[in-house]
Amino acid sequence: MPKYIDIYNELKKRIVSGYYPQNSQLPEGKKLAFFFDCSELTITRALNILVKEGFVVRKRGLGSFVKVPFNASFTNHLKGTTARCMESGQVIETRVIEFFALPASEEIQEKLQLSSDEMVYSIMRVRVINGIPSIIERTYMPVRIIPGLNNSTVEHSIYNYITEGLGYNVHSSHMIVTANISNEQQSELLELSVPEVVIHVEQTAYLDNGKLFEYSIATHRYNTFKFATEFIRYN
Amino acid sequence: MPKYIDIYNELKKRIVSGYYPQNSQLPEGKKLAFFFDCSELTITRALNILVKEGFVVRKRGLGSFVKVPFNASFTNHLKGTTARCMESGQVIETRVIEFFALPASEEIQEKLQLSSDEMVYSIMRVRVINGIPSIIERTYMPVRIIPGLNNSTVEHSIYNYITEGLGYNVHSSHMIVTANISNEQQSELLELSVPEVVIHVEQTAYLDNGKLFEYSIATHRYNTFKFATEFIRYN
DNA sequence: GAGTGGTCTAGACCACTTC
DNA sequence: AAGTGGTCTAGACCACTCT
Repeated sequence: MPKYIDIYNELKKRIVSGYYPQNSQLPEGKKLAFFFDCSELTITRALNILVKEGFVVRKRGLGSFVKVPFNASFTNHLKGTTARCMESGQVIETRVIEFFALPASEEIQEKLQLSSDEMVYSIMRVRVINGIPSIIERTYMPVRIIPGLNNSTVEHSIYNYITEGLGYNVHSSHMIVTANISNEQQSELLELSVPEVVIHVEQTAYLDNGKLFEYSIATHRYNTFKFATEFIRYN
Repeated sequence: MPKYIDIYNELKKRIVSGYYPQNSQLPEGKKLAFFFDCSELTITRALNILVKEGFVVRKRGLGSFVKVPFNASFTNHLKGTTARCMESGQVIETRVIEFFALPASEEIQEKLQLSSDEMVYSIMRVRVINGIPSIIERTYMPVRIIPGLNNSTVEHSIYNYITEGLGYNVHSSHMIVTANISNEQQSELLELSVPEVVIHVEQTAYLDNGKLFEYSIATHRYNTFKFATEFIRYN
């Protein structure tokens, strides 16, 4: 574990515990470097993470200050649906509608940036949350990149298999949220008696080795849909 | 302009121009440092931005590689609605429904983390995009933090006034996206003949001096709604 | 002018990957 | 063993804010 991560964790602990109260000024960089027995740059790196997370503001000429933390819960979209639901204490059940591997269609080839003739898993699942069929997930993954998927992993958590089973890390994901009226199949799977507005979350996701490993479309019931995110300026 | 930003811009230019082709390996850190006449750390900082933006992958023991860029357009949610629409070539017109300052209600005090007795602007606008009333924006801002708003700024772009007029920078924003059925007022303002599903984007935004300056709820017609975002793991 | 962060350097050491 | 990134240091200089 790098030293700047340890320092980041320690400083974060001090902020959330109230040891450094809200709006208080942190010790200057030199002092922190002395306390933690490290260079100022290492302190800067630790504080930069806290700045990105919104716990701290640093202003040149002024100092570093504890910011009032965000009221919204941090939503980690780099985890899968299963982990996200369980963290918020919901009961999730998965119905596997389709699960097989086939040669990628042209559309999927393009979305997953595959050259040609590659096999992809085609997975369709309905996620039942607290007894309500809430999400239809259509997932495509290249067999070459995510080998060894089986019925049991698909029934539970694919993300868990990728991180625990294969030892990969998810680096980033890109999402587009849109809405329209459910078609017949969607209405049936979500158990809607009449066509209704549904929310689509289209996603592509990358591993930290740079490989695009997932293209998915999640179709949500509008009334159980909630999506939180934050944007922070860098550079 | 810091040197690492110049180098970042130059490297990005080389990637998008194809000078460094997709999947090619970049020169190693030492070589780049020599070419750009700087230290390796400065190269690392420049490359780190490109990694965050998804243009480059660096792997210890292997090297730095050009990644296939994301197909989705980068959506900058730290700009206002006006700038976002204009960048995508749409025609935007603003109808100001309400604009006044008043003492903050308890709810707004809490959302904007105000102590007591503070004045806030209460602004309600309808954004007409390409001739269709598409978004209702309810905006609250503390008068103390954003002084001098007037009818003309509210009719055009508040964000433009904040950055150009007041010289502030927006540091971060937090959004929650949900959906439900439009109420009577919303139906009227969006010119919906019957109640329909609408998408709500609830936002709080911070300036780079750490001040919370905006709480807003934007209510979108579902069929013109599109929201793109990306998540990248840090640390 | 004093206090504070932001950037930058030159070099060191370590961790990881491939051969 | 060779090649590559990731982390870290000690110190320098500059930019910004307040008095």
